[in-house]
Amino acid sequence: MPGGRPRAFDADIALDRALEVFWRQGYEGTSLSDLTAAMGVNRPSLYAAFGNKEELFAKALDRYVSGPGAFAAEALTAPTVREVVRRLVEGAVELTTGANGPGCLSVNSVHACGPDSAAAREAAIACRRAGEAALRRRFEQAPDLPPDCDPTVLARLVHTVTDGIAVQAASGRTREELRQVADLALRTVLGELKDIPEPA
Amino acid sequence: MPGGRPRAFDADIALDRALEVFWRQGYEGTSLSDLTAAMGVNRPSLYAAFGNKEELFAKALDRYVSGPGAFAAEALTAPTVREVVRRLVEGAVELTTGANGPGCLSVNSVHACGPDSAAAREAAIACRRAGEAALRRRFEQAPDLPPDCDPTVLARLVHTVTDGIAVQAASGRTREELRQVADLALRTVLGELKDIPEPA
DNA sequence: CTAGTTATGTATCGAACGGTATGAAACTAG
DNA sequence: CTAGTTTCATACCGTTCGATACATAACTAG
Repeated sequence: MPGGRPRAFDADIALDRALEVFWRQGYEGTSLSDLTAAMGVNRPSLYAAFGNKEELFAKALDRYVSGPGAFAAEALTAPTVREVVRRLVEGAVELTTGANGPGCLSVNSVHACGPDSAAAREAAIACRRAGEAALRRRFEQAPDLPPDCDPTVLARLVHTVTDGIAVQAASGRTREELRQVADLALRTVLGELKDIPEPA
Repeated sequence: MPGGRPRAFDADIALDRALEVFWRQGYEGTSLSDLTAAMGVNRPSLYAAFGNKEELFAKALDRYVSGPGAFAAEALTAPTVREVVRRLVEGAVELTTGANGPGCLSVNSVHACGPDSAAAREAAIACRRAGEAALRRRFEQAPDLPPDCDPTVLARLVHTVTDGIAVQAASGRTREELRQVADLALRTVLGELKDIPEPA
């Protein structure tokens, strides 16, 4: 009995287009007309496939985390704390100065603080907290941390630096400029760790 | 021949109210109705006194820099590089976790990246570049920098850390949590400077 | 007093907002 | 073929957006 008229668009591709628009223009700065134009999907089809603007944003954010932002989860598998941090900071530079950018979708969306953007902002905050918690757990079980270094605070500091890189990228800093910043950050932030040998 | 009906509101107080709203809700998230309600000013009076929404924002941003953000300029007068950085980072924590916040108006506004927010975003970027340039000049004429430390890159790194603090505050981190982050940042970022004595 | 000037309050402008009703089109099952 | 189901395309919903026209009120200069 089922069947029905087939879709005239690929939902995954359309979601990627929506992600690009949200990334470039922010949640509040993106209208449904912007989305339908970029996705090549009519308005009722968009609502049927993705719910509403809030739900579409949440799905785009998921895709962001598992796509362009996947380096962050992968960085946690590095063997040493130093390497984890290096991959995160350098990955943040590459991500936020890439072709889609500039900036980071989740950092952007934290600043969608208007009255109609609460859901989007909280989705971004939740996604950020999850990432930071994963980093903290990675540090907690690391044998190569100095005993006086609180893994929770270190995770927050690393996250703070990558957040700052995203802001700098959104402000127009180039990839080369931010690579210099990342290098200096790694030399200094990791200064306290540099004499800790890699674990067995 | 002049004269005319006197104002029923204080323009400076109204501008402070506008600043509060922009700070809390962002440029894109703030409507003229929000502004007139908070400022206690009718719409035509607002336009007569402040131009339009973009110009009002620019004036609010100026007031932000010379008011709540004045600590940043004052920090540059500290006698040592270490103290300059310490005041900037700790000041960023206090500013972005204050009663008006959370967050930083200029960092927020960089992420107003919709099509109708170009003027506001560029005003924020210009204000950020000016601040960073002042910090760079402060470092360039500092005798207490290691010779291998580029003052331009150090200024960008410090700015990156304060930006990150603002993002963290906007994400809900408390003042106490961010003070811990600031402490760790100062111990690590300034680790390379710690053996440099204060200048004569 | 009157003339001139500026601000105020109301009521609205056209455009764009997020979201939908409606009916035709395109498919599958029988 | 027909019946049932799903999507598509158009046109539209009420609301809100930033920005103004207009008439009145409150002041100063003469």
